Amino acid sequence: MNERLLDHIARYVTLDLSEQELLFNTLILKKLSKNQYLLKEGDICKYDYFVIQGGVRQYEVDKNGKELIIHFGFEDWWISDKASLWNETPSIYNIEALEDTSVLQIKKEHLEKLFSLSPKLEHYFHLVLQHTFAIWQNKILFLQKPAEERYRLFREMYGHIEQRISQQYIASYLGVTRETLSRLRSQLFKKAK
Amino acid sequence: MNERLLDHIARYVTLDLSEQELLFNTLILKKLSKNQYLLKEGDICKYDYFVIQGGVRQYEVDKNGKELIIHFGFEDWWISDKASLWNETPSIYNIEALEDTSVLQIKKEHLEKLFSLSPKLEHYFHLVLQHTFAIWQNKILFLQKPAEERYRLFREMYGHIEQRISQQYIASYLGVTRETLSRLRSQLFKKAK
DNA sequence: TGCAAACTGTGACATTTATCAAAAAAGCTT
DNA sequence: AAGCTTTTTTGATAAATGTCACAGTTTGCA
Repeated sequence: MNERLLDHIARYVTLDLSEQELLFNTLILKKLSKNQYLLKEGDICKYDYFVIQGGVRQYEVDKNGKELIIHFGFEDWWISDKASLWNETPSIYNIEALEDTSVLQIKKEHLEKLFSLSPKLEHYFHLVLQHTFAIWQNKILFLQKPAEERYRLFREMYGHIEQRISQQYIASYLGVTRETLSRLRSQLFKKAK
Repeated sequence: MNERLLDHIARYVTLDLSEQELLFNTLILKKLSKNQYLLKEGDICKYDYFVIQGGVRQYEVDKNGKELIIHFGFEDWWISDKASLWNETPSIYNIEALEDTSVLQIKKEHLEKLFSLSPKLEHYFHLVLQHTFAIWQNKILFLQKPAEERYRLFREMYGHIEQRISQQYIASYLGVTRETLSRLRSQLFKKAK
């Protein structure tokens, strides 16, 4: 069950057994069924979550009631509202399961304690954040491209999970309406023939 | 001259004198005049830069030759192409001085060595990255809002440096043309009266 | 298996933003 | 201060995307 996280860590650092124990003593397995929430708008995000199985979406509801998805989290992703977690401020985001999902959760305070006890563990989380940051840096560029290109790029990066996400959510992630995405798709598939 | 960085570090961690030395032995002061480059597209980014004075812009040139600014860096910001720096891949970005600018540069290898020697220094860089990440997370949301709101939000966050940046660059950062920004401004100021 | 609910596709039209061209304003340099 | 360069503004028009309404499709559940 924790294999998945151990494998992920092993990509970045090599932990002693004592460090593995330290970490796994603080982790709690949490199971969500589809449409359950990990985080609701207004709450302070207290945990960082590692997705073992399943997937979630992170979205804001804007003042017109429209949902804006800023991120998906599937297997092997750490997910949380980093701003809320680190600054202990109420979150503007919701994190909701797209399917039945299992995550490992770790409390912020435990995380900080781990960092002070094990530089290697902090190094792991630092490296993961670097990696995530590089991806988000790209996403900022991505959002400035025309809609068709955004969809193409999305498929390049996330083609393997595209079928697990409904189109309306993909549209929201791309920053277009579902109607626009639907039209983009029919154009694209017409061309492809 | 290094006061600025020491103050910045002191906001996050308390370094020993030996750690201060360790760090400052690896830093090099670099002066740029307006329009000089810190990084050019195609190069591998080898340094992380801390802006002591002045400001820079980080932008991509897209396949139509249009410049897309993804970020500004002014005093007290660490700037670099994180993706290129960490993965050692050619950068797609240019980083150019907006005015005469002084930065402290640190080589990637030195940074890594510092991390292995001083967990506290790694903790500082980790915290700075967390802080930056939280801001970029917001920017993803920001780019999905209508142009007028983007400009308002920009002024809320960066009002204090707005006058140091030409409008065409602000427009590019907002993801609109300069003509559109010009029209947004005239509307906004008309209303304000 | 069948029916309701949720999701997706399509058409007509509205709105936002881009593009192109040119004038006006601001900034630099001598 | 005059003249050159760069930036900003303005107008006319085009392109991209959104909105609303509704029909077709899929999905899940009783």
